[in-house]
Amino acid sequence: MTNDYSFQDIEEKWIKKWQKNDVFNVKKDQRDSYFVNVAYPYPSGSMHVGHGRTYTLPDIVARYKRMDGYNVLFPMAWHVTGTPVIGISRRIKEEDEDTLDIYKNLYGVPEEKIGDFKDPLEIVNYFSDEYKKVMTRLGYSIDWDREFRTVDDEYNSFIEWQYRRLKDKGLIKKGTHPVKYCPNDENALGDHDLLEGEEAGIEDFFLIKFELDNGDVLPCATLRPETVLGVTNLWIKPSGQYVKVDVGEERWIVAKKAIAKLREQGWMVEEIEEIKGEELIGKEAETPRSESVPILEADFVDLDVATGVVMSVPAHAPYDLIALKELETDIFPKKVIDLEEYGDVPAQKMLEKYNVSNQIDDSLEDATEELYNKEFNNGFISSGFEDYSGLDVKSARKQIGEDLVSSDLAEKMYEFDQKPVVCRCGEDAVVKVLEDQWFLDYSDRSWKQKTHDALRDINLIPSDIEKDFDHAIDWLEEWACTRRVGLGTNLPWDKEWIIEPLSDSTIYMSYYTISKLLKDVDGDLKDELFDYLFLDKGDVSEISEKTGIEKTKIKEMKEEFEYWYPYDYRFSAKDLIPNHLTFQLFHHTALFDEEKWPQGISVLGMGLLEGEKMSSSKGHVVLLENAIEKYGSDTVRFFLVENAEPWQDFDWRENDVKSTQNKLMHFWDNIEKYLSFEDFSKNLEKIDYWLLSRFNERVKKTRESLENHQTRKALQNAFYLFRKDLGWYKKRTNIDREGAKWCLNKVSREWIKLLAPFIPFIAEEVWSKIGDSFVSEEAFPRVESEYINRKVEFEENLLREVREDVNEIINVTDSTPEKIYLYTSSQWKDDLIGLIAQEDDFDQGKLMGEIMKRDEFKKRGEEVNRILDDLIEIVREHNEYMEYASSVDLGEVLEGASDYLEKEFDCDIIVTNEKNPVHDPQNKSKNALPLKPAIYLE
RNA sequence: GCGGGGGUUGCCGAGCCAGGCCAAAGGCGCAGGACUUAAGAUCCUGUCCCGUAGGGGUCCAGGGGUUCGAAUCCCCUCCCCCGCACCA
Repeated sequence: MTNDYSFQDIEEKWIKKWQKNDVFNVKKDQRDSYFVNVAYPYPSGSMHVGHGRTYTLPDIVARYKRMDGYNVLFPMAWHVTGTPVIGISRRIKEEDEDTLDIYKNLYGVPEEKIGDFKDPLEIVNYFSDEYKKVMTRLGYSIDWDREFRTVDDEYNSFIEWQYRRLKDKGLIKKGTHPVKYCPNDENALGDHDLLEGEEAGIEDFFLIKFELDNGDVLPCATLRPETVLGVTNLWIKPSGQYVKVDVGEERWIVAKKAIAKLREQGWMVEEIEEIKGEELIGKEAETPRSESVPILEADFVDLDVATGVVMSVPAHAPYDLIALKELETDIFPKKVIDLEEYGDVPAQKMLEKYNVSNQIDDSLEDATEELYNKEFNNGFISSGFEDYSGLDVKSARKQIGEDLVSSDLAEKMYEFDQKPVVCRCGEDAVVKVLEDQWFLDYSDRSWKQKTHDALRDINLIPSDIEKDFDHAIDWLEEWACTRRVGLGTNLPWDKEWIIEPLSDSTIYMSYYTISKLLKDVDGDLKDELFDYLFLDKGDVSEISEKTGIEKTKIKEMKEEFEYWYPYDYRFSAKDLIPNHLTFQLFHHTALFDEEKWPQGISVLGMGLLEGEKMSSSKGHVVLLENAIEKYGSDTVRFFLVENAEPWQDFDWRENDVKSTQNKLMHFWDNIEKYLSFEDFSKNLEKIDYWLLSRFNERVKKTRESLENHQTRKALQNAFYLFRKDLGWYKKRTNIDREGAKWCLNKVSREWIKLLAPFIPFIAEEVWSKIGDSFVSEEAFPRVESEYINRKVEFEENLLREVREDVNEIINVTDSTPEKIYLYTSSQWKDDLIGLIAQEDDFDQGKLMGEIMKRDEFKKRGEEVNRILDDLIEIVREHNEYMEYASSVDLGEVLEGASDYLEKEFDCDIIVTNEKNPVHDPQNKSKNALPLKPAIYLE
């Protein structure tokens, strides 16, 4: 029994055998190639069950395709590029408690090893080893000979080549770019470097210049430049520390705190003198439209946001309106945006709606947000504003902003969209504008078009995501592709910069085709080599000369690339559609010929744990290693892919996993038993043909599902539904028969292969009892159409219905029958249903007319009328089988199953025809219908 | 606001594109039974409501429509999730 088996033992055993026989290490041969790949992991922590699913799905597809005759490549590598691991390493150095807790307690890193993590590469080494161990343990059919890391020299050469070629094509350009920055560390900050404000974004403020009569400039910060049309006054915090500064030719007045920000963003700022906010109150300032407005006091002004100088637009800003009211001025709001049903002072409407009566009311925030959104999306500029009147707010904002900037009446400044943003060192972060930032120019029109074109020919799973891709392609603009810090490849022509992670992971799938051969190459990986391999340019001899690599080696690499590429399917998480998955499309279209563009993309959903989102930082995860330890690899694999379709979110429920394990163990027992039924004669009965037919239907559905990566549906058919079929079969017949044993043996041989991609260890173990080969290399079951027998299936369905009917009667009457009489229908009724079955229109009147043309029915007119409804119902119910209706002899079917029925109901079964029933005290026999016998119990 | 995906029987989730075979697969949970010294596991039966004869009723977010017939097609409304934008 099950207890004799240990899944750990068979896992180790088969992993060794596969390795020894190089089952998954592949190279070009005569077979068709099939290249499956998945986003390479960033190994900075332990794998949880969610990761397990990401790699199990491609493995199942790889295993299926391998068994189906393809030469399948499934490679793996390590994405080490970027900053996360550097941050982790620093935090460990600083003995950050949370970090140490996760690494020691959750991930179980040994105490003595933790010290090594002060070197970021050590973290990567440690966890990539662990990943590899777990992946191997799960039976992934990976070709490990092709493994690499993105910090390897060869890979760096490959990335350098890629970037030089992109630059040649004019797809990389230079510009400025705002980043989070720590003035103390003098470093750009990634999310992992922040104590607070990881989620903070950066937004574009306009600094609109208002002039005092002495020529000093008050740069008012606003996100809504269009509202400058409705300014009634300025706000200054009276207690605030302001400062006069020289900025180029101009003298500005800004919050003291703004000086550092302005400097980081490229302004030359020279401090002249400090002033208090109250000194400015009461003065007049001139708007860019040469109107004069007063400077008033307001405590809500935040000196920490941009310049700390604010303009007031009371008609459209609830804050401004309420502040003016509290000051009891006679300033009247000036409307600039028309918004339906909001009247002359939309802000007033919002104050009323939210019932706001003072400046410190919390709902002011909501009122502001609602009004801003409404105006932005539905508002139009009011009349009386020259060129701008009638514009929708979206366009007006853009237009007015540009106009102000181009006439030097405003400048642009960046600021965080939330505060605080704090560096791990404790210093407040600021926005720094990086000069000389390099961008991938995804806004390039023809590049976008080409990428859209590529998308048209890609198999997308699920197909709905095509729209998301189109959207992403259109939406992407310039992408800042380099960073100052982190691991990775330096930008070849500007070594100060490092190519960031999303930008160095775009065409590496092609690199897998040569990575193994490259390892034995000792030579200079010049661009010409990659040009030749990937772009088919240049001459082998010359390249061999130049690089010092043997010609045969180069040719071999070229052949491998041509053989495997393009890839057939790439798997990746759904949330990477807007960036990585779209980027890799862009880069393929930019660099490769059309015939090398991606063939398929399959996206994966997220993982839940007992219905809740998983989270490593909260400890709400199940580590993959622990799950394997507890349930075994087969169970984990099986559960991960049967729980939901790949693109849907799956839910790891301990209870269900347990139940899955039990089912598999039971399956294991049974199938070994069936496989031991060798050498029995093929002496088959009807029910055996039924089982063979069902099995082949299940094979058909399984194949179809797997082609579409519907692993859940595949397993429903390959496992759960066929199990049900077997259950019926075992109840229906005596399986100690010769024929039954032959049949079970025959089906089991195929069944184990059908499940081999999902549960490779059990499959190999069981298979080894009957064959010398690896089941992983056996042929995946094909549909044997000679065994598909619709008529037998139909007859079996009819029998089930009879059983259900009898059961229902027993339940309703609460009786225990000693005899069950089944009356089949008279010949004329059978003829009648045959006639009805030929019609495709079930209109009663028309049918009746048709029927009454025949004398045999006409003479029974009344009876025909009585049962016509039921007959139509029967025809409808069995629609897909009606072609067999006339050839089925229900009496024979029931007689043939009487052993079963007698056993099932523990009583005698008597089958007769309604024409001369043996015993019919209640005159039930007249209810007999074709395909549905009348029943009498006593 | 834009784009995408959804709301199904206690729960998870099929079905919907190609309307009738749908009271609606499968799993989980629950109930009863078999096995067992017992527990677990396994197996069987049941699991919307009514019903002492295989029947009837109600149902697939809500409302309306098309059709002989709608969970499935069309229109409207409400709600949820994801991405993005916008905004504070």
